[in-house]
Amino acid sequence: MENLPEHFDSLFSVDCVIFGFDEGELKILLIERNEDPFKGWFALPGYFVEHTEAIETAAQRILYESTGLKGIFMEQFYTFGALGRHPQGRVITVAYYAMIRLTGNKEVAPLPTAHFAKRAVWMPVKDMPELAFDHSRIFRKSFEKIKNKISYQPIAFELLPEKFTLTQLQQLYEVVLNKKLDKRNFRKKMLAYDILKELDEKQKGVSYRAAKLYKFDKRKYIKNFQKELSFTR
Amino acid sequence: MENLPEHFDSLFSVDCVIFGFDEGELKILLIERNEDPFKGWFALPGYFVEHTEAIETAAQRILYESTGLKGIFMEQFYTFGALGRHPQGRVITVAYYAMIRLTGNKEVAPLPTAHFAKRAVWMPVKDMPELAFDHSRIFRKSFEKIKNKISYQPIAFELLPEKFTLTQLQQLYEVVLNKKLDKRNFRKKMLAYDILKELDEKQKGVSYRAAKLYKFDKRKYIKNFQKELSFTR
DNA sequence: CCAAAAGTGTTTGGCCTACACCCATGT
DNA sequence: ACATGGGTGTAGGCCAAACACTTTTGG
Repeated sequence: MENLPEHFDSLFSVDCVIFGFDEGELKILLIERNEDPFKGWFALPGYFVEHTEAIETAAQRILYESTGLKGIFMEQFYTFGALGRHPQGRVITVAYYAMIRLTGNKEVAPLPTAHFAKRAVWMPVKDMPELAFDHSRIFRKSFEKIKNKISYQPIAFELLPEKFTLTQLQQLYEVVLNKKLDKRNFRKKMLAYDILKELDEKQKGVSYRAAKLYKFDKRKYIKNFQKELSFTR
Repeated sequence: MENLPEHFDSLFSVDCVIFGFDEGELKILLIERNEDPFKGWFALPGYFVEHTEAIETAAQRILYESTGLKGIFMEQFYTFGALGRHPQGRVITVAYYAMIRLTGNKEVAPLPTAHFAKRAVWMPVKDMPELAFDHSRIFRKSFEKIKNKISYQPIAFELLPEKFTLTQLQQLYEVVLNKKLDKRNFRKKMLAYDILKELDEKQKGVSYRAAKLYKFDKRKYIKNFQKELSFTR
């Protein structure tokens, strides 16, 4: 507990795993630390929670400082408090994940307010290096959670652009679940749920047959399913 | 932050939801507080985490002090840190649940070491009063978790006696899922998983046809399923 | 012999799986 | 015309759901 900033006696922090999907790849937002410990390492965006700040509020603040986005749904998924996880003392961290729409503009991130970061990058999950602290472990746990959750909750749509093709949707499932899905079966099933709105619009700028665009129809979803359904199998 | 014990500046605690199943009822272990705030109210067993203590260790300690049991698997399920949740200041609490075998001896609980408790009771879930702090909310969240988990992980067996009848097993599922299940389908499915060992032994002391006893066969379970299966539908 | 719960099969419909070819578009 | 992905249907197997009566035992 030697030389930590004054927040330190609050002893707990928030770390955020912020997922994005772009160019067929699942990515997460990492910052490069410009402070010791782990200066120069990549880490999850995270920081200390203030004494008078709710944990959720802190998570929203970190998200905002990292991406400029507000009001994104974040889900708490685990709290990490092993004794040795912070080299300078006891820090317990509450971990959240969020899913955000990159929609081609990769420039969601980071605002200069994110003083804890030298820079931020959208790192493809498949290329991730070892992260600072126990952040690799935190990431793995978040990934298990979304893998599980995407199968029965409509979280995929939070990652896709508002208008998307069925192939994009399928690619996202394939990346998260790490397996190939059958195109015909996937479409049949997804359309059978009746939660998508087919648009009178097609993909543009592709050098092959343009695909129809769809929107997630939240009203239909709520109507058809109180709570649960199974998106793959 | 006026007059709390010296632990208070550690600012975080552990609360445990300890489930048991007895006489066809799901119960949880509650303590009656003998300290302010909420003196005389029922609450979940919980206490402050020491500075040099891992969170899991604290959870195990609380479980031990509340029940005399050691080495029971506990799962962390959520962290509660709303600003107003503790009337005397900021306390963040990490919540765990555990499932224990009551096996007719309801006297699991509490040891005198549980200084924070005046007494402890196994309270049927259906009779629960409003609890101290935000503990009712914590309980509800734990219940959602086990309801979900019991459907695809073999946690039911942790609650039952080592030797149990299929009817007991079914009753447990019915209580947790809060719905009736079909006897024939339930048995067919459960036996088809091939994770139970049929014993050469029958129920005793009942005034009707005695049922066969079964054991959960962990070896078969691990062999047949790496990780997942679905126990009901 | 009565009360109470144990134990037992079959049918039906729906869903998941596997599988391959033609179509539309841009270059 | 060719390359690229878009878009489509069917058959078989398996699983889940619905459903009611006979058996065993203790009192």
